Amino acid sequence: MSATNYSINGRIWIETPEGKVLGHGRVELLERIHVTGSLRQAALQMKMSYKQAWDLVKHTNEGFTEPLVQLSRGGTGGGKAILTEKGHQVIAEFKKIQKKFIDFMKEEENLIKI
Amino acid sequence: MSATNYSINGRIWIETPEGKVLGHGRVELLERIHVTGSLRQAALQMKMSYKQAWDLVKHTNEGFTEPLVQLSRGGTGGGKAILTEKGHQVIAEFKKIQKKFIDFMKEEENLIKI
DNA sequence: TATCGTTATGTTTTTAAAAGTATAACGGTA
DNA sequence: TACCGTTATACTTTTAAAAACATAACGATA
Repeated sequence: MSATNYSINGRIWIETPEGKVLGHGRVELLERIHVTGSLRQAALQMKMSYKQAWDLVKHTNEGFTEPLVQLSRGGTGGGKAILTEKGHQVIAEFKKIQKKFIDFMKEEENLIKI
Repeated sequence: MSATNYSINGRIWIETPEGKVLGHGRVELLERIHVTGSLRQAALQMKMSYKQAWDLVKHTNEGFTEPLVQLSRGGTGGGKAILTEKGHQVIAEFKKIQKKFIDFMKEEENLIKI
Protein backbone atom coordinates (compact mmCIF):
# COMPACT_ATOMS: atom_id res chain seq x y z
CA MET A 1 0.00 0.00 0.00
CA SER A 2 1.39 3.34 -1.06
CA ALA A 3 1.69 6.31 1.26
CA THR A 4 -0.16 8.54 -1.20
CA ASN A 5 -3.33 8.57 -3.27
CA TYR A 6 -1.54 10.06 -6.24
CA SER A 7 0.23 8.26 -9.01
CA ILE A 8 2.66 9.50 -11.63
CA ASN A 9 2.05 8.81 -15.26
CA GLY A 10 3.55 10.11 -18.47
CA ARG A 11 4.66 9.63 -22.04
CA ILE A 12 7.98 9.90 -23.81
CA TRP A 13 8.78 10.01 -27.48
CA ILE A 14 11.61 10.45 -29.94
CA GLU A 15 11.66 13.54 -32.09
CA THR A 16 13.71 15.38 -34.67
CA PRO A 17 13.64 19.12 -35.38
CA GLU A 18 10.70 18.32 -37.70
CA GLY A 19 8.63 16.86 -34.89
CA LYS A 20 7.71 13.59 -33.24
CA VAL A 21 8.88 10.48 -35.07
CA LEU A 22 8.19 7.68 -32.60
CA GLY A 23 6.11 7.18 -29.50
CA HIS A 24 4.05 4.67 -27.63
CA GLY A 25 1.30 4.33 -30.24
CA ARG A 26 3.57 4.06 -33.25
CA VAL A 27 5.65 1.38 -31.59
CA GLU A 28 2.53 -0.67 -30.96
CA LEU A 29 1.54 -0.23 -34.59
CA LEU A 30 4.97 -1.35 -35.77
CA GLU A 31 4.86 -4.39 -33.53
CA ARG A 32 1.47 -5.40 -34.87
CA ILE A 33 2.71 -4.88 -38.41
CA HIS A 34 5.57 -7.23 -37.64
CA VAL A 35 3.25 -9.88 -36.21
CA THR A 36 0.59 -9.72 -38.92
CA GLY A 37 2.66 -8.71 -41.92
CA SER A 38 -0.24 -6.46 -42.86
CA LEU A 39 -0.86 -2.76 -42.34
CA ARG A 40 -4.59 -3.28 -42.69
CA GLN A 41 -4.68 -5.97 -40.00
CA ALA A 42 -2.47 -3.93 -37.68
CA ALA A 43 -4.80 -0.96 -38.06
CA LEU A 44 -7.87 -3.12 -37.46
CA GLN A 45 -6.38 -4.54 -34.28
CA MET A 46 -5.74 -1.05 -32.97
CA LYS A 47 -9.19 0.13 -34.02
CA MET A 48 -7.77 2.90 -36.14
CA SER A 49 -8.61 3.64 -39.75
CA TYR A 50 -6.35 2.21 -42.42
CA LYS A 51 -5.69 5.72 -43.68
CA GLN A 52 -4.49 6.91 -40.30
CA ALA A 53 -2.21 3.92 -39.94
CA TRP A 54 -0.84 4.46 -43.42
CA ASP A 55 -0.19 8.14 -42.71
CA LEU A 56 1.57 7.22 -39.46
CA VAL A 57 3.84 4.75 -41.21
CA LYS A 58 4.57 7.28 -43.93
CA HIS A 59 5.56 9.98 -41.46
CA THR A 60 7.50 7.53 -39.35
CA ASN A 61 9.47 6.30 -42.34
CA GLU A 62 10.20 9.88 -43.34
CA GLY A 63 11.33 10.73 -39.82
CA PHE A 64 14.26 8.35 -39.89
CA THR A 65 17.24 8.04 -42.18
CA GLU A 66 15.82 4.79 -43.56
CA PRO A 67 12.31 3.31 -43.59
CA LEU A 68 11.22 1.27 -40.58
CA VAL A 69 8.48 -0.43 -42.57
CA GLN A 70 8.59 -1.63 -46.14
CA LEU A 71 5.19 -1.60 -47.77
CA SER A 72 4.47 -3.33 -51.04
CA ARG A 73 1.31 -3.97 -52.96
CA GLY A 74 0.08 -6.61 -55.30
CA GLY A 75 1.16 -10.22 -55.39
CA THR A 76 0.12 -13.05 -53.13
CA GLY A 77 -2.19 -11.83 -50.42
CA GLY A 78 -2.65 -8.51 -52.20
CA GLY A 79 0.30 -6.85 -50.55
CA LYS A 80 2.37 -6.85 -47.40
CA ALA A 81 4.03 -4.78 -44.73
CA ILE A 82 7.41 -5.80 -43.43
CA LEU A 83 9.46 -4.37 -40.60
CA THR A 84 12.99 -3.53 -41.72
CA GLU A 85 16.12 -4.28 -39.72
CA LYS A 86 16.21 -0.61 -38.78
CA GLY A 87 12.61 -0.95 -37.64
CA HIS A 88 13.54 -3.75 -35.28
CA GLN A 89 16.47 -1.76 -33.93
CA VAL A 90 14.41 1.34 -33.29
CA ILE A 91 11.65 -0.57 -31.55
CA ALA A 92 14.16 -2.30 -29.30
CA GLU A 93 15.82 0.99 -28.44
CA PHE A 94 12.53 2.68 -27.64
CA LYS A 95 11.33 -0.15 -25.44
CA LYS A 96 14.57 -0.08 -23.50
CA ILE A 97 14.11 3.61 -22.76
CA GLN A 98 10.43 3.12 -22.07
CA LYS A 99 11.25 0.50 -19.44
CA LYS A 100 13.62 2.86 -17.68
CA PHE A 101 11.00 5.58 -17.87
CA ILE A 102 8.45 3.38 -16.12
CA ASP A 103 10.98 2.67 -13.39
CA PHE A 104 11.61 6.37 -13.04
CA MET A 105 7.91 7.11 -12.61
CA LYS A 106 7.47 4.33 -10.07
CA GLU A 107 10.37 5.68 -8.05
CA GLU A 108 9.10 9.24 -8.09
CA GLU A 109 5.66 8.03 -7.15
CA ASN A 110 7.07 6.47 -4.02
CA LEU A 111 8.89 9.66 -3.09
CA ILE A 112 5.96 11.96 -3.66
CA LYS A 113 4.80 13.82 -0.58
CA ILE A 114 1.68 15.88 -1.03
CA MET B 1 27.53 18.29 -30.77
CA SER B 2 25.45 15.24 -30.03
CA ALA B 3 26.17 11.82 -31.52
CA THR B 4 22.59 11.53 -32.79
CA ASN B 5 20.00 13.52 -34.66
CA TYR B 6 17.22 12.39 -32.38
CA SER B 7 16.06 13.93 -29.16
CA ILE B 8 13.88 12.60 -26.38
CA ASN B 9 10.91 14.56 -25.21
CA GLY B 10 7.96 13.76 -23.01
CA ARG B 11 5.38 14.75 -20.43
CA ILE B 12 4.58 13.60 -16.94
CA TRP B 13 1.57 14.27 -14.79
CA ILE B 14 -0.01 13.41 -11.47
CA GLU B 15 -3.22 11.46 -11.48
CA THR B 16 -5.75 9.79 -9.22
CA PRO B 17 -8.04 6.90 -10.12
CA GLU B 18 -10.41 9.57 -11.45
CA GLY B 19 -7.86 10.85 -13.95
CA LYS B 20 -5.22 13.51 -14.43
CA VAL B 21 -5.10 16.18 -11.74
CA LEU B 22 -1.92 18.07 -12.50
CA GLY B 23 0.43 18.47 -15.41
CA HIS B 24 2.64 20.91 -17.21
CA GLY B 25 -0.16 23.21 -18.39
CA ARG B 26 -2.03 23.37 -15.13
CA VAL B 27 1.11 24.20 -13.22
CA GLU B 28 1.77 27.09 -15.56
CA LEU B 29 -1.78 28.30 -15.06
CA LEU B 30 -1.42 28.09 -11.28
CA GLU B 31 1.83 30.02 -11.39
CA ARG B 32 0.27 32.77 -13.46
CA ILE B 33 -2.68 32.87 -11.10
CA HIS B 34 -0.23 33.37 -8.25
CA VAL B 35 1.58 36.17 -10.05
CA THR B 36 -1.48 38.04 -11.28
CA GLY B 37 -3.99 37.22 -8.57
CA SER B 38 -6.55 36.88 -11.36
CA LEU B 39 -7.91 33.89 -13.20
CA ARG B 40 -8.92 36.05 -16.13
CA GLN B 41 -5.43 37.54 -16.49
CA ALA B 42 -3.79 34.14 -16.15
CA ALA B 43 -6.04 32.76 -18.88
CA LEU B 44 -5.34 35.74 -21.13
CA GLN B 45 -1.60 35.30 -20.73
CA MET B 46 -1.88 31.67 -21.74
CA LYS B 47 -4.19 32.52 -24.64
CA MET B 48 -6.88 30.19 -23.39
CA SER B 49 -10.51 31.07 -22.86
CA TYR B 50 -11.59 32.11 -19.39
CA LYS B 51 -14.05 29.23 -19.39
CA GLN B 52 -11.38 26.68 -20.08
CA ALA B 53 -9.17 28.09 -17.34
CA TRP B 54 -12.07 28.11 -14.91
CA ASP B 55 -12.91 24.50 -15.73
CA LEU B 56 -9.28 23.50 -15.27
CA VAL B 57 -9.11 25.15 -11.86
CA LYS B 58 -12.38 23.51 -10.87
CA HIS B 59 -11.20 20.03 -11.85
CA THR B 60 -7.81 20.60 -10.30
CA ASN B 61 -9.34 21.70 -7.01
CA GLU B 62 -11.61 18.66 -7.04
CA GLY B 63 -8.69 16.36 -7.76
CA PHE B 64 -6.93 17.11 -4.49
CA THR B 65 -8.02 16.77 -0.88
CA GLU B 66 -8.12 20.55 -0.57
CA PRO B 67 -8.36 23.36 -3.15
CA LEU B 68 -5.15 24.63 -4.71
CA VAL B 69 -6.80 27.89 -5.75
CA GLN B 70 -9.28 29.96 -3.84
CA LEU B 71 -11.56 31.93 -6.12
CA SER B 72 -13.78 34.72 -4.88
CA ARG B 73 -15.93 37.26 -6.63
CA GLY B 74 -17.01 40.78 -5.94
CA GLY B 75 -15.14 43.35 -3.89
CA THR B 76 -12.21 45.50 -4.89
CA GLY B 77 -11.05 44.62 -8.36
CA GLY B 78 -14.20 42.61 -8.99
CA GLY B 79 -12.82 39.38 -7.64
CA LYS B 80 -9.61 37.47 -7.14
CA ALA B 81 -7.83 34.16 -7.42
CA ILE B 82 -5.39 33.13 -4.72
CA LEU B 83 -3.09 30.15 -4.55
CA THR B 84 -3.53 28.25 -1.28
CA GLU B 85 -0.69 26.87 0.82
CA LYS B 86 -1.51 23.45 -0.59
CA GLY B 87 -1.29 24.97 -4.05
CA HIS B 88 2.23 26.18 -3.38
CA GLN B 89 3.25 22.79 -2.00
CA VAL B 90 1.88 20.90 -4.95
CA ILE B 91 3.55 23.18 -7.48
CA ALA B 92 6.88 22.83 -5.71
CA GLU B 93 6.57 19.07 -5.62
CA PHE B 94 5.67 18.85 -9.29
CA LYS B 95 8.51 21.09 -10.37
CA LYS B 96 10.97 19.00 -8.40
CA ILE B 97 9.84 15.86 -10.20
CA GLN B 98 9.72 17.68 -13.52
CA LYS B 99 13.34 18.72 -13.10
CA LYS B 100 14.43 15.14 -12.48
CA PHE B 101 12.39 14.07 -15.48
CA ILE B 102 14.22 16.52 -17.71
CA ASP B 103 17.53 15.16 -16.44
CA PHE B 104 16.32 11.65 -17.18
CA MET B 105 15.43 12.57 -20.74
CA LYS B 106 18.76 14.32 -21.33
CA GLU B 107 20.62 11.29 -20.08
CA GLU B 108 18.68 8.86 -22.24
CA GLU B 109 19.16 11.14 -25.21
CA ASN B 110 22.91 10.87 -24.80
CA LEU B 111 22.74 7.09 -24.59
CA ILE B 112 20.50 6.64 -27.60
CA LYS B 113 22.06 4.67 -30.41
CA ILE B 114 19.96 4.51 -33.56
C1' DT C 1 -5.25 -12.24 -68.76
C1' DA C 2 -8.90 -12.14 -64.98
C1' DT C 3 -9.08 -12.37 -60.07
C1' DC C 4 -8.04 -11.09 -55.45
C1' DG C 5 -6.83 -8.60 -51.31
C1' DT C 6 -3.86 -5.29 -50.20
C1' DT C 7 -1.54 -0.81 -50.55
C1' DA C 8 -2.21 4.25 -52.09
C1' DT C 9 -4.50 8.51 -51.94
C1' DG C 10 -7.96 12.05 -52.48
C1' DT C 11 -12.62 13.59 -50.94
C1' DT C 12 -16.50 13.90 -47.89
C1' DT C 13 -18.78 13.33 -43.53
C1' DT C 14 -18.90 12.92 -38.66
C1' DT C 15 -17.38 13.85 -34.15
C1' DA C 16 -15.19 16.09 -30.50
C1' DA C 17 -12.73 19.97 -28.68
C1' DA C 18 -12.11 24.58 -28.30
C1' DA C 19 -13.53 29.16 -28.66
C1' DG C 20 -16.84 32.59 -28.45
C1' DT C 21 -21.16 34.86 -26.71
C1' DA C 22 -24.30 36.20 -23.25
C1' DT C 23 -25.67 37.19 -18.75
C1' DA C 24 -26.21 36.65 -13.75
C1' DA C 25 -24.01 37.12 -9.16
C1' DC C 26 -20.96 39.13 -6.09
C1' DG C 27 -18.95 42.55 -2.65
C1' DG C 28 -15.74 46.40 -1.79
C1' DT C 29 -15.78 51.39 -2.63
C1' DA C 30 -17.31 55.96 -3.66
C1' DT D 1 -27.11 52.19 -3.16
C1' DA D 2 -24.98 52.58 -7.85
C1' DC D 3 -20.82 51.19 -10.04
C1' DC D 4 -17.14 48.21 -11.46
C1' DG D 5 -14.44 44.31 -12.91
C1' DT D 6 -14.21 39.78 -11.85
C1' DT D 7 -16.00 35.13 -11.02
C1' DA D 8 -19.82 31.68 -12.48
C1' DT D 9 -22.25 29.16 -15.80
C1' DA D 10 -25.18 28.01 -19.69
C1' DC D 11 -25.61 28.14 -24.61
C1' DT D 12 -24.03 28.70 -29.44
C1' DT D 13 -20.63 28.80 -32.97
C1' DT D 14 -16.24 27.69 -34.93
C1' DT D 15 -12.39 24.82 -35.68
C1' DA D 16 -9.70 20.83 -35.94
C1' DA D 17 -9.22 15.90 -35.73
C1' DA D 18 -10.83 11.61 -36.80
C1' DA D 19 -13.50 8.55 -39.32
C1' DA D 20 -15.76 7.04 -43.31
C1' DC D 21 -16.12 6.56 -48.19
C1' DA D 22 -14.60 5.88 -52.82
C1' DT D 23 -11.50 4.29 -56.17
C1' DA D 24 -7.06 3.49 -58.59
C1' DA D 25 -2.81 0.71 -58.77
C1' DC D 26 -0.35 -3.31 -58.09
C1' DG D 27 1.63 -8.14 -58.87
C1' DA D 28 1.56 -13.18 -57.83
C1' DT D 29 -1.27 -16.92 -59.16
C1' DA D 30 -4.54 -19.75 -61.50
